[in-house]
Amino acid sequence: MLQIYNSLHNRKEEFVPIEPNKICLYVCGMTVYDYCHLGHARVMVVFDMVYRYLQTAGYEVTYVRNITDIDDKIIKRANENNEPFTELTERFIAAMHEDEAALGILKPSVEPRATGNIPEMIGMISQLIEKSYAYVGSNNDVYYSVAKFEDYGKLSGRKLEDLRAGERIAVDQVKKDPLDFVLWKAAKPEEPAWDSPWGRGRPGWHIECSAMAQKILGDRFDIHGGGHDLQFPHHENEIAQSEACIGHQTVNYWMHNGFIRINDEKMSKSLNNFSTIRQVLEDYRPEEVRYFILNSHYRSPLNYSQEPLDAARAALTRLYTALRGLPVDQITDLGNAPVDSEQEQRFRAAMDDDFNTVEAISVLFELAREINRQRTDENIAGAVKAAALLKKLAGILGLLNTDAEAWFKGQSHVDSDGLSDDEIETLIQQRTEARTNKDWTACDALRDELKAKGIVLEDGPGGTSWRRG
RNA sequence: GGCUGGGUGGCAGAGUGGUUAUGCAGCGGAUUGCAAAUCCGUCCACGCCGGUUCGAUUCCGACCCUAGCCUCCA
Repeated sequence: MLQIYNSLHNRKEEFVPIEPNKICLYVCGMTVYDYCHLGHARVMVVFDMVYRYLQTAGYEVTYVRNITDIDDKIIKRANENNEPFTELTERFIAAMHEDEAALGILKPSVEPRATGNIPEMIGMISQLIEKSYAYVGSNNDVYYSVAKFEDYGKLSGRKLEDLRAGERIAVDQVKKDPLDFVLWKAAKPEEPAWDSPWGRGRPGWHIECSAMAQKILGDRFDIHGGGHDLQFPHHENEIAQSEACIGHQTVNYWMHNGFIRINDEKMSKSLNNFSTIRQVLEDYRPEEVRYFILNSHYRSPLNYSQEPLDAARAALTRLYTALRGLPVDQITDLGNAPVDSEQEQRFRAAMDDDFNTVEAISVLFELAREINRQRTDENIAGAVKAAALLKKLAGILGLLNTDAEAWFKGQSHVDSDGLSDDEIETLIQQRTEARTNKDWTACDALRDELKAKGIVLEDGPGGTSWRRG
């Protein structure tokens, strides 16, 4: 039985889909004015994991992740670059797709763009005005009247008076209430704009998600996710908009993933420590980043530094070592995995418990040990069986998708002085001859030479294998 | 100030009212020409003070420390 921590009630709740065996999932995607950073990577990986797991749990999942391709930051950046905003957004959407592909993120079912759904947004704003939840300001901006929505604050656990007590809200003469937020922004000359009943302008950020979610998923859907910081005000405002417009609760479960810190500091512009996905991928392999993210609970804060990434590499090396040398076609044939095994049950129980990937991963290591044991006992059939299960379960997390041999021989961040596979094989061949002659001095010299270039040798009963470590 | 979380062994990081997390690192053993890898065994733990309990790291309360949000932010 799947349990999900619902941010709406701050507790784990049994998950009951609206329609049996079907799940509609909406996740707030990124605003495309720059390269994706590690925080985006976490959202991508976490909800990719959720998407994959729900599918293997037997659900038909419609996964919507939007792209915000019009907003103030985009306009500002496009102006700085002196280019049309669409050129800017197209470039970073392409970059985002590259990053996703690198990290092994499955494509969402639908990836709507804000600019492709302006009529729906205008329609929703019109309804909100009709129902008196919104008003047109003297500057032709349209605002949502927060005080009109009784439940305002229910997601973030805030009361209006508490929010008003905060001194950080800018005073604005046009708004009736400083907490009111913009639904439609009148365009200044030269700004990208769309026609609307209130003049030319563009939608506010919050209405984008409300409108796109309703358009694609309907008046009520199962899960809405996003980064923790979006809980307030973004998701709070979405609730205010959607529920005021539709007239009832629209989202059953809210999921928020925790933040990533960099060397124990908040990622921020002022600290200039924004690590983009592509920067990180210069030093680490995508699967290492994925493991790093999945090896802590999605709601916990996660600190990015060298050690946990190195640990991720070591952990994956252990898992791949278990798979190495086993017949690839047999272990990738999931039909060889035992059905309804005790390990799979524990794996799924962990995942059912609010996506406890960390505990699920521990099952992976138990399987690795099992494989190694069987292999020591020369029970290859048993090892294959366990390996097929390991592949299957790891696959649910999007891990161990590489062929083991390719993993070990692939480039790592350690500079291997550019030795080619053939050069390495040749040196190993020389060493094997020395070994046969029991010329241990020559033997060890060759091994040391390779080690200095980042190549680790392992002598086994079937000969010498190597890896770039 | 308001609202959420969190404090676990050398590090990372789960979890549990009484019994093994897991990975890396350490120690002992097996294996190996020596290593590496692997297997077996093993050390190291639950912020502080009270309470509930036969028994609490796990539940409750206070305290200390810490993170996030309250402004754009994944």
